[in-house]
Amino acid sequence: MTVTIKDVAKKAGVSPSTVSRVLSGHPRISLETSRKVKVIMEEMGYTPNMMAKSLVSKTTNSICIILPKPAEELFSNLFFMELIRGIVTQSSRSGYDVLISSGANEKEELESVSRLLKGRRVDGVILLYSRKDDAVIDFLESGGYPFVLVGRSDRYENILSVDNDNIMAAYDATNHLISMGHERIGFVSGPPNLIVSRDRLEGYRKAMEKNGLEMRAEWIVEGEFLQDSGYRAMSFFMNLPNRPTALVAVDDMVSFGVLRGLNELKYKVPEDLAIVSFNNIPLSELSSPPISSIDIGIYHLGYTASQVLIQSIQKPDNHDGYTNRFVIPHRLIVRESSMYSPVKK
Amino acid sequence: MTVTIKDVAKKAGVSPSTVSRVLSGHPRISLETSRKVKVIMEEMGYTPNMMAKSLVSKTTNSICIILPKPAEELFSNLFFMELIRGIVTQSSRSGYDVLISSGANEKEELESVSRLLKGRRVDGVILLYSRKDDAVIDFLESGGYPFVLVGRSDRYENILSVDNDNIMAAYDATNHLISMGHERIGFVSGPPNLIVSRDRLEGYRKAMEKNGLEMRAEWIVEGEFLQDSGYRAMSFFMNLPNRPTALVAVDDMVSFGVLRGLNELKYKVPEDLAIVSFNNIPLSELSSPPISSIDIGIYHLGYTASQVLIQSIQKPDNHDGYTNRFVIPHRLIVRESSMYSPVKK
DNA sequence: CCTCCTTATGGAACCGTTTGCTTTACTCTG
DNA sequence: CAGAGTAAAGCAAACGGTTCCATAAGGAGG
Repeated sequence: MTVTIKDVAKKAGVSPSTVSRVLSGHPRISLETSRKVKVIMEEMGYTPNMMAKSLVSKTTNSICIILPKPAEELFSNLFFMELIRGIVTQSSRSGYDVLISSGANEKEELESVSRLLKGRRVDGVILLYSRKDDAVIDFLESGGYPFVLVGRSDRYENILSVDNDNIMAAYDATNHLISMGHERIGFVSGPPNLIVSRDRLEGYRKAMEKNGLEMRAEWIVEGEFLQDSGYRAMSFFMNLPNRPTALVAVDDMVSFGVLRGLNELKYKVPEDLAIVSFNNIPLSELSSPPISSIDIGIYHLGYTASQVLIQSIQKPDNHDGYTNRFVIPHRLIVRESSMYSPVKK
Repeated sequence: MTVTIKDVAKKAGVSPSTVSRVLSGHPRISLETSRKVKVIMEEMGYTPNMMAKSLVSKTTNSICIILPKPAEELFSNLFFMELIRGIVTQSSRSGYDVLISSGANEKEELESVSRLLKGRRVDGVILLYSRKDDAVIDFLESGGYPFVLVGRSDRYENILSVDNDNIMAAYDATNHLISMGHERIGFVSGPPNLIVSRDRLEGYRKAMEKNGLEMRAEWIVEGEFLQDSGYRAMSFFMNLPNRPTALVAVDDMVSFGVLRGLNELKYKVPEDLAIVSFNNIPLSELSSPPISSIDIGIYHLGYTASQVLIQSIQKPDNHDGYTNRFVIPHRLIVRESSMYSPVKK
């Protein structure tokens, strides 16, 4: 049988309350008793029952990650795994356990979250996406449950969120190309309904504008976060009369598509087309040539999300109402794909 | 305040026990009462408190995944994420929640597992690795806790595990090359202390032997599950006087390295060297040329692990002592990298 | 020397469920 | 019509902790 607090108490010749107090470091316990009890706990191999603890304390010391449903793609998987690592590491340091949940659809997701939170199985939630409207967010907000969003939502202004400054990141990426001497720079964007696509596009625009460079509509192509989009964008760009000498792609996968296409057509990177993209997945440095990429600090994103959430769980009142958006720094990793200055005409 | 079973009972004019029985579908509750109570539960937005439930039932309806510590590599991340998806999906179908845990080192891992299991926070554990000796496994076994291993351990014969038949998989891969007409086939192995490396090597051996093909020691190279190993193996093979016309690589990443090397030296795949590898990561079909690979059904591996574990939790006695190793089928995905029959001399 | 604190501990209620044992009120049977 | 049998629901004791309140012992102050 499992050894309980009562067993320890009996053996130590004290009351259960005393044992409990020893456990929680209560000030009014004599050193002598404390030592004695601790020895006996060790001897008997006592481990506190978390359920009983949770029942009375109304706190579980665990949080929950909501995993989006489909996310079959390569990057999503890498992204989520890295994020999870960050979350789990930090949570574990703060003494929290992490639960993973996902549902086949939004309704299931909502049910699951509701069950976990109302059923007092977790203390808070990390949401790993930024959909535009969201029943789950509504539920969390109206229920007053602690949660943080990884990503950004423009509909909900004052909720806790952890994100990159994608506008700035794209600005930096574009600027890097400009500083290498490029003037005709293309942009391969992602789905326009994603905030990240829009932000990165805006950053590109800003950089071009700031530097007084021409911006042609035909230099901006919309796509997915997939190789194919890159492949298609590439062939479109390369057939343009006055084609770009460089491009910024919203995602490394897109770059791979571009690379593959250019390779087939015997173009050279970065001489014929310089490339910078985002996310810096492990493969970026392994392709030929290695791709310059903006590292968005995924692990750090997760780590911070956990920190923010747990903080908000422990002192819900501490929220100042201002700093609810946490920005994780990005950094540009320059590799071969952009190490070339075009010859000026 | 949260609404409890007592609140519902009071409002419905019945006793808490009756409400509880309605909840669990007890046979001796009249239809009338049952309906009435259900309506009131709905009205009041009642959600059972899992902690209280767990406390009395001594069961948590949740399992825990132990994530290995470093696993910085690309494949590991893809592998784990896919596995987690499988586990989470199946667990959720069985009404179980999934906890993720990891520790910085084996000691921390053990502490964590011990706390979770002895503290009654989870009912069972899925181990995602197959180290040779393992304090965690020892703890789980001696404590009689339900757990399953993803992977194979040869030291522990009678524990539940879910795995591929890597010997057969390698046999199939090799056989495929043989049936295409190859006779000189190389093998790039992984670290020799990993069971998966040894199994795959053995499968290769078996296939060669069975077909009466010559096996030269120089055709077998040891490496890591990394591009670099492939790159090095490639240059070694290609410099051999009577070089292989095909090779089997333990991992797709290795193939990528081989591919990169061959590309640099202007060799053609599959004409100069045909390639088959393992794991069928999403990138395999995107490289040029796409790589033939053995799909090991990672998602399925996770799905089954969860199934087996939950089964073992629910009826621990049902274990027949024979079928404790569950084998997930693999399948060969033939792509361009092996679609070529060498010209016989 | 008695009262009043202070300090260390014990007692008991409670957290929200489940469940074995009763109790109650019928219905059936001989 | 009495006794047995049965269906439906209630009572109360757990489950393993925490914590408020009470208590006992010892020391200080008057």
